[in-house]
Amino acid sequence: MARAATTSDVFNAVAEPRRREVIDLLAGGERSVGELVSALGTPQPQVSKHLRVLLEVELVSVRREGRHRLYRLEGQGLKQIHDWVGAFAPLWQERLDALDAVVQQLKTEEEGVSSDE
Amino acid sequence: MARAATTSDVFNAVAEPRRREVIDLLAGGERSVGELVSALGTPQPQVSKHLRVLLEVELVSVRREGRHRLYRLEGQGLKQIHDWVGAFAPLWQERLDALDAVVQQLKTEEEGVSSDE
DNA sequence: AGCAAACATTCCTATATAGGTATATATTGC
DNA sequence: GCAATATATACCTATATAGGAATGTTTGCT
Repeated sequence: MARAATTSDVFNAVAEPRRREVIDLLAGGERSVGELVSALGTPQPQVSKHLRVLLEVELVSVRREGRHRLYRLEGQGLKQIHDWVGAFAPLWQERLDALDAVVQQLKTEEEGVSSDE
Repeated sequence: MARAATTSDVFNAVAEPRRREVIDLLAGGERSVGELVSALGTPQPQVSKHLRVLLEVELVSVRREGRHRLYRLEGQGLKQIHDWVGAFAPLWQERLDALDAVVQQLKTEEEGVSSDE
């Protein structure tokens, strides 16, 4: 089998860089497809297709406003990712702490020796 | 073009459910391929291939221990995802707050009226 | 009704997998 | 060196896209 469908889950949906860009843009508020197209510099059909995927995993919602379609970011879907990845926070935190320790160590050594620059 | 390579970035790497499972297992500490294979119930070659992908995006590291290869989770790579998705936290937070407000509202109404139910 | 604007959808193509199966490589013990 | 264990890699196949181009479809205006 090939990779799982992008519409299967949120992780897959945001795996595509262009879609993350769309999400970034929508973070600023509702946007019409046309606005997204100009902002992204991507052909309109592609943008529409990415929006469709985001819509299917419910990362965005739409409403009509005259001839325009205003897409809106629905952040809750991202919470799932945040929760999963957040569980591992202690791991990189640990690393950062370890780095701090090393830096401190170097600093102390430097003060003590201060031989070569 | 098809989808971007899974080895291109961390987002793509974790888009695959099985790889997230591997990461979950490695959260418990170093594991050999064999241990992962039994835990996942997935054929060994597949597991090795998933590990290769995770290795290329540096989400894991390996060291040899006799005939075994012990894989270790390198959490820092996940920080990237956490940071990106974390920027949208206010959005679902907002929603939760809104929900709270609605619940409060209903509660108040219920107390005030207490007609049906 | 007729036309244009704003999007969505369809069709086609190239490609990157994910899984399955078989095989290669490395390490340990005898 | 040889067999066995533990992993990695190679090869093959089916499939889900992502992008490009063309065409539908809905809405607003006159």
